[in-house]
Amino acid sequence: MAHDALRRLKVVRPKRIYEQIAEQIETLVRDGTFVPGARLPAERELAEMLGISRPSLREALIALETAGLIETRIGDGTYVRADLGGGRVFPLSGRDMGPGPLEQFEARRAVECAAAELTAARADAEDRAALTASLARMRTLIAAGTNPADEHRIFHVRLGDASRNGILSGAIRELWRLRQEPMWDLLRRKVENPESWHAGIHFRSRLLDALEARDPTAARREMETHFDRAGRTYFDPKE
Amino acid sequence: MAHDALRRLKVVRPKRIYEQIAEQIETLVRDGTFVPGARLPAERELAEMLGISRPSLREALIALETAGLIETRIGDGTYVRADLGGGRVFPLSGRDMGPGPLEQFEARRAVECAAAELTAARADAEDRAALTASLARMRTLIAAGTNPADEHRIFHVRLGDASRNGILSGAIRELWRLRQEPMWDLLRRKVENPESWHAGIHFRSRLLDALEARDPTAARREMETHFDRAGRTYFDPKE
DNA sequence: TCCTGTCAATTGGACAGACCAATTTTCGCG
DNA sequence: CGCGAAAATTGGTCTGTCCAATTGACAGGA
Repeated sequence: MAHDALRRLKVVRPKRIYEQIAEQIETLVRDGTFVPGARLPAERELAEMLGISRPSLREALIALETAGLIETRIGDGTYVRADLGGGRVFPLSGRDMGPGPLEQFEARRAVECAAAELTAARADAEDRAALTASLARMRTLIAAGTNPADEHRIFHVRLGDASRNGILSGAIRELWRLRQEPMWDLLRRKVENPESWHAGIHFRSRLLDALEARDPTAARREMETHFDRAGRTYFDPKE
Repeated sequence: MAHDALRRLKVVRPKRIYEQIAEQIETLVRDGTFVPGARLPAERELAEMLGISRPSLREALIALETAGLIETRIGDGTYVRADLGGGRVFPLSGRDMGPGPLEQFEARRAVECAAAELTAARADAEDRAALTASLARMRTLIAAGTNPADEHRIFHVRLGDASRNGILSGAIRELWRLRQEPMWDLLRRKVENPESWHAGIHFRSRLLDALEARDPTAARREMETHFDRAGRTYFDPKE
């Protein structure tokens, strides 16, 4: 069938002139035709060279200025910004990046700590049984030397569901899904090991105790401690 | 000598119209006046509303588009991009029934307390000035006997933005948008009055003090106290 | 000679009006 | 009731014009 081919179709977005021009100029800057600090031709001149009107050229220049590539000085001219340090990439294209790992982490800390507090007060026997079972599976996986990451997700999502708050549980589910994306695999692989898996078991065991005791404060405290420790491990520049 | 004063001189950069307009529209988007997915007025209309020419407005729109805030569809209109920040992480819509007020409240408590903590550590002078200005507007509104609910939203959304966490700030924006819906008006009307408005001023003033002092712990504590008090007012069955 | 104020040229900033093209909406026909 | 053509709406682009800021040449005075 042709279904496979059809699936590859992309939505055609009519390229507006200003985008084409901006890309052209970006290329010229990248390949060194326009050196940082250099002055571009005057707007009227450049527009004629490119065969477009001055407003369209201006729109392209505005886009490039917003992207941080160029700089215009009234009454003087348009210049390629000189402070384009080598590593700086221009966000003109491919700017659809999701939230970074730190943002995800901070958000998860916020919602999971709150969810733990609520869950301690609201979880029923079934919830507790499911969490206990998940913890047991984790132990089995670790004993077999397997990474329990997937079971971690199940545990925390179930914990969120038990909070009986659809917003928080939905957010937790979504944040863990983001966390599973391959992009952050490398970051995790650096700090995760069988030892950290065992520490995770201890933490979740204590958390479960707090739930059994129906102690919201203790549950939140356990979760906060967990995130504080994880945060130091992942994001502290000490090592 | 006047050397000390001279040292404070800043290079004046004439703000071009498109920059001013872009900033205006950006604040309208960020404080929730223009909801993600919403359609902006037509270019001709918007230009007239702002008292500028269409080319200038178009330059502002192109800047916002380059910045990834809006999206234009030829022959249709200009739309606020729907995939901003935590709009996807906190799935509030698409369910048969929206989340109830208690769910909203618990979620807001979670994200706003976390955001306050981060903001205390990350807010810059501009953020603090904006929050101070918002608080001043609140005082004016209350003095005139007007309900400051809209300014409340602006204050808290700005506070969230200053946390520099797109997920949290997006969630706060969404949750406050939800709160503004007419469905919960009655609930609020029962417990809100000029006296509670004044209490809100005091709370936000103390919160601002914590931000000025760059004290994350104090900022979080103020926010938690606020939510605890509001929670008792709204949801306690005592009365 | 050197400084200084002035004036003209250059350049970007902004506006008005018009026309084209894509999209959506409306409405009449089958 | 469904469907296709016409009309209205909306963004895309162009032409032309005028204004404001900057620059640089130039003449005049210390």
